[in-house]
Amino acid sequence: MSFNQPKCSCEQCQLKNLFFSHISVDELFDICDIKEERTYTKGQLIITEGDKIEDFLYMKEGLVKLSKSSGEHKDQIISFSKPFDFVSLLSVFSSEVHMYSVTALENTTVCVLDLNVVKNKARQNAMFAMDLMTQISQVTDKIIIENLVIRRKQLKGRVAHVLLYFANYIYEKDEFELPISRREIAEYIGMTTENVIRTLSEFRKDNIIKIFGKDILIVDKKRLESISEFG
Amino acid sequence: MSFNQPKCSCEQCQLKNLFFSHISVDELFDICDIKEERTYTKGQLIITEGDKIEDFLYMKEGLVKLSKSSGEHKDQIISFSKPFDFVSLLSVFSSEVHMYSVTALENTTVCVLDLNVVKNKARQNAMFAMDLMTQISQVTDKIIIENLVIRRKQLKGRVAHVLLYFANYIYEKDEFELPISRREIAEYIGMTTENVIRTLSEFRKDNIIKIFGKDILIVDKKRLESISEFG
DNA sequence: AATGGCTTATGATAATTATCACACTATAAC
DNA sequence: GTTATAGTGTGATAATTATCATAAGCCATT
Repeated sequence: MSFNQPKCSCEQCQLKNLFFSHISVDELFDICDIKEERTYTKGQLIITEGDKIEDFLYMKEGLVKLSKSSGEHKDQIISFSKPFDFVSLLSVFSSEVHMYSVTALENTTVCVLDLNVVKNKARQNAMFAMDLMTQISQVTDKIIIENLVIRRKQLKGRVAHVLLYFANYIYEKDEFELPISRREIAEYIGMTTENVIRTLSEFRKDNIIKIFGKDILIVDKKRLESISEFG
Repeated sequence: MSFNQPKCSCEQCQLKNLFFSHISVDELFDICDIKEERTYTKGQLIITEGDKIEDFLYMKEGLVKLSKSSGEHKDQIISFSKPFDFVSLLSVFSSEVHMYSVTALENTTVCVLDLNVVKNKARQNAMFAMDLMTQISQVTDKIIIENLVIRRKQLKGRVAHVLLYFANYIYEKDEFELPISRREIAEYIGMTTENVIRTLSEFRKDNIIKIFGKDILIVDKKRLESISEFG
């Protein structure tokens, strides 16, 4: 309709400030031209562990899990990510090959750039490199700390922690649809699926949560917080 | 004796290639002038969790542990580091304050630079920033993966893993003096001190290792590797 | 040489968690 | 609609790990 149709929407993109605050407008248009947008539906693999790293990608929309295979049908989930705390940063500058898989847990949109283009920009533009570095550090710090927190709890505390994590951090609501199976909760907290299910049932029996399949309603948050912290 | 005495030894330093391969000789001399060398004896705190981050430091010599406090007299050990896989990188670009403590496990020498000087260099010199980024990524990747490996083993496997870690990675010998107490092993693998001691005793009774206080001799490495992997 | 504190050590017991077995439900594929 | 297949759920039991108690050894300080 308009003759002033912008070439692309990158300039308005909220993610711009994450990586591209020190990239000139002209360069941003270049990026706009070469960037590719991809969408994935719930369950689809976005990045496959072991594949060569050729792209640099960041999430615009959605929710993903980051996981590592440890033998046939045995995965360990490392972290969950929503837009703004991105993950394809991991290994991008330290390995030729993806160390982890990334899977969509909800319909997810990512923007994809050729990694070499990004690396070249970083080599020429130190402020851009610094921004990347800050992002990488934040993401990995968060992963390391979250892991430490989980490891010092036992079963019930870990399950409570996960519920609070989704309620407070991912959905910012006390009623939400769990984006993962009981088994994936188990893979995240390092316990067995049966014990995760049992613990959830126990919380339900104690009127701490209500469960309708994957829908969770946190009824007694104080109690859940107390379990997460002490028991 | 010689009139050509170099201003300092940074140019010959093996660590130069880690961070400073894209720093000019002149700049390196500048760094030489402002850098401070500090030595710590076994047990001394090098970095205290919670302190403001003002220095950038890298290890020339020694062995350290990286740990985080989780309540009175309760620490969790995150990783061990020797020269070349350095740790003060963590949080340096993502936080105002140290997230972790660093403690010398053996007599340790570090070189200290003002963090602002390093950040300014990184802002001006993109290749230097890239080198830093690569280092950070490698260090954090290693921590994340090592944690995953430990978490999927149980007690005996974890203890075996730690022994092999020191033998293969830190000392490159099957006979070595443990640089840490049983309690610290426990803090690293997330088990109790008593169970670590018991497991070591068991390995001794099964003729897998010999123990003389802190001195460990791995007698049956195949067996230890098998325990680390399967049991 | 004696004292106190910390580490190492071992045993008994309790608590936690995994494993196995089985059933039911939902969902996708035919 | 039927049939696999995966996910959810529960119970019984076994295995693993923590806790508590106690003691000996070591080291630093007095």
